[in-house]
Amino acid sequence: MLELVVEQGVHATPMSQVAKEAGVAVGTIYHYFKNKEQIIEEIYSMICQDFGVVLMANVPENDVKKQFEIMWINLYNYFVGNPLAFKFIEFVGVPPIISSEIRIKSIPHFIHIRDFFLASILSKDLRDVSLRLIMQMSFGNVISATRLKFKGELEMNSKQIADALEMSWDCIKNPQKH
Amino acid sequence: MLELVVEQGVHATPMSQVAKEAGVAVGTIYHYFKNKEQIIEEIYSMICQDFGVVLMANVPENDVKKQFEIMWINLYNYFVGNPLAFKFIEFVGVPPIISSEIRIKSIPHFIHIRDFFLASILSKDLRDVSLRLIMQMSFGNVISATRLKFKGELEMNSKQIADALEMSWDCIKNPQKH
Amino acid sequence: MLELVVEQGVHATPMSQVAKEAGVAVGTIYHYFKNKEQIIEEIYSMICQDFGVVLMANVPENDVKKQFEIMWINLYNYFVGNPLAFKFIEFVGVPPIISSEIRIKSIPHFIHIRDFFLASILSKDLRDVSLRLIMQMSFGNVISATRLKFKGELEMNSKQIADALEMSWDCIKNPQKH
Amino acid sequence: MLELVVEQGVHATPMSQVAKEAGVAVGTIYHYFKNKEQIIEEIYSMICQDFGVVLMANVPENDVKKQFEIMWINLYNYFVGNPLAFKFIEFVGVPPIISSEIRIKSIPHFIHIRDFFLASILSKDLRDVSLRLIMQMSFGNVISATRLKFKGELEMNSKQIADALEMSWDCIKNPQKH
DNA sequence: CATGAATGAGAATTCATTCAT
DNA sequence: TATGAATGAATTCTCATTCAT
Repeated sequence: MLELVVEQGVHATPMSQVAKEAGVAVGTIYHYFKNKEQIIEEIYSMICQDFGVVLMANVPENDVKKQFEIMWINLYNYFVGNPLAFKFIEFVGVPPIISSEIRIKSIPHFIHIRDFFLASILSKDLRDVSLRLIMQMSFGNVISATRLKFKGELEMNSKQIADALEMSWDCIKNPQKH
Repeated sequence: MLELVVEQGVHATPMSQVAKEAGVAVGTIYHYFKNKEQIIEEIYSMICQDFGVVLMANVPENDVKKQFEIMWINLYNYFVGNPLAFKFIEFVGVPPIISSEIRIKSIPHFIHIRDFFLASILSKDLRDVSLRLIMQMSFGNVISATRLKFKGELEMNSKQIADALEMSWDCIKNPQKH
Repeated sequence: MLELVVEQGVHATPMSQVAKEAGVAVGTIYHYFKNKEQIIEEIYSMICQDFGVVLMANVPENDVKKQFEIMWINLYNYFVGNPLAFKFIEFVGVPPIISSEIRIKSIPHFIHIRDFFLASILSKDLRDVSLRLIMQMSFGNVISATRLKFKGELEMNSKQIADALEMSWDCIKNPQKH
Repeated sequence: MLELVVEQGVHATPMSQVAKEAGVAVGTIYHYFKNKEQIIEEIYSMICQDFGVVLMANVPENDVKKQFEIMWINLYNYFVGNPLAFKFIEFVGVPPIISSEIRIKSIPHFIHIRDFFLASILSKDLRDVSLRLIMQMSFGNVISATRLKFKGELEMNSKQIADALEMSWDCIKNPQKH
């Protein structure tokens, strides 16, 4: 796959190199993708779809805290196991590279995640604040933890992961209830 | 200033356009900067220096929570007041565009901020977790809040800002003490 | 048929488009034609053959002026009825696209036309000038008339056609005899 | 100069070759021309301007036939002396290569020529037919003569030139008056 | 016979950088 | 010190042609 884009940045990765890495001729790529932009968008969409599936894996029922923890760990593990996906989201999945149009097309993948947060706010398990705020903060916290690991600033052993997870939970939990 | 870079992305901004915008000839730019990379680095360093100064403005003494809140708001306001700086940090201040070498050169600017977090951990006001973790989470939370505002997903009125700030504080505060 | 070539120019028409228009696969085309050049040459030859047949249709005997007029009108009508053929001759049937070799191969088609002009010169009905000169001028005059119509500069009603025809005849007739 | 375009056809002439022939780097060309199309248009405009100037050179007053002869010979000599210009007009100065927009911009160059023909029609020296028809036929006849010379089909000695010129004149002259 | 995926040389164009003025 | 014309390597993308199925 196109780890090149992630390794070097979109603009620094010529199609010729992409082709060589993929073991095909440049022309071949243009049979399957209209242009370079479309390749990037395709990757972006694939990763977003992964998110939707991966996050909800093995999520238990009923216990909101437990659910959140599993989701958090799921995403963290996905990033750690797919560093390219992480870097892609960090470096590429950002305007002006990705058009808002393609961004919107990815929303359906996140529908279950959205539902979880919305229901948990209504059940008073999570803070009574904007849904978007809770989601962005939660996502941002996983990103932060992953970034520390990848930048080599922190080993992210099980203690540190537990710390990060607890911080994230305290960040969004309803302090009145828990 | 080089809002061009922010508006269009580094690679999409030719030096000729930078020169025209600056009202000088391309050649002139090369008297003051070794190459394009250095210009980007210079901007990056300037913004980092701003951080160091801006964050510590009007920070009171003694009350850790109050101190954190002022710093948080300072950074948030800086970003809102300097959207270019925010976007630059988001889009550009990221490997592989910025070398880790130049990143390290910016550390001294953050020394006071680092001191604050370190002291607060030691005084048990903040959680007993890695310094880097606390700093990254805090920074990430301000970024998250700012991102919501700039993407237009949230208005970020005073209630929402207060929410975000409270979440950030609960994220890092020592739950035993507070 | 390959109106594509006429509509867009030879070099601007990829084989893939030719194939799609023809409803076959690219590979199929290469069963019947050696290469792109040969397709162009084949079309050129077809049109030249048309010329030979069309021009001599309904040409009466004995009266040279009448003969010329019918031939002139025949060619003009052919062009008007087959705009693609006209445009092809104008845009494509021109070096360096068509090799002189293929041009020579088309000469036999024009043998009857040649005979008419030659005989008419000898009979003093036409000017005592070079055969080639008379033929080229006559052909050129039909082209000029057709061009005016296609460029929309002239409606080419019957009066205008009659004018053009009379001019062409006065151009080549033997002024001593007529 | 860009004889290359003429020698090989527009599409068959890569910019790299144009640059090498001109003794400059490819990039340099793009300082002076926006793109390849503009170079072609520039040449086209230059040649059209030449036409306007060259044709009217040494044209005497009062005698229409003499005037026409001089203009005819002027154009013929220009083509013979500038084979590239001739070939360019033949191969390139034709849609779909030249846009009608650029064609229209060249009309002013032909204003004096137009005036001559118009006045001569009104004075009954030329046939009472459409101005455009007379102009196109005249132009076409010079083209025909030049084509014969360049294709090597005719030597075009002074006798043959005189023949062609006489034919052209009989083509457009008012038979009632002359 | 028919297909169309694969090829890769080659095209137009861009742009960071240099250097004579 | 300031200029900006000149450079040419590098980039994206096209398309005539081939060949395994």
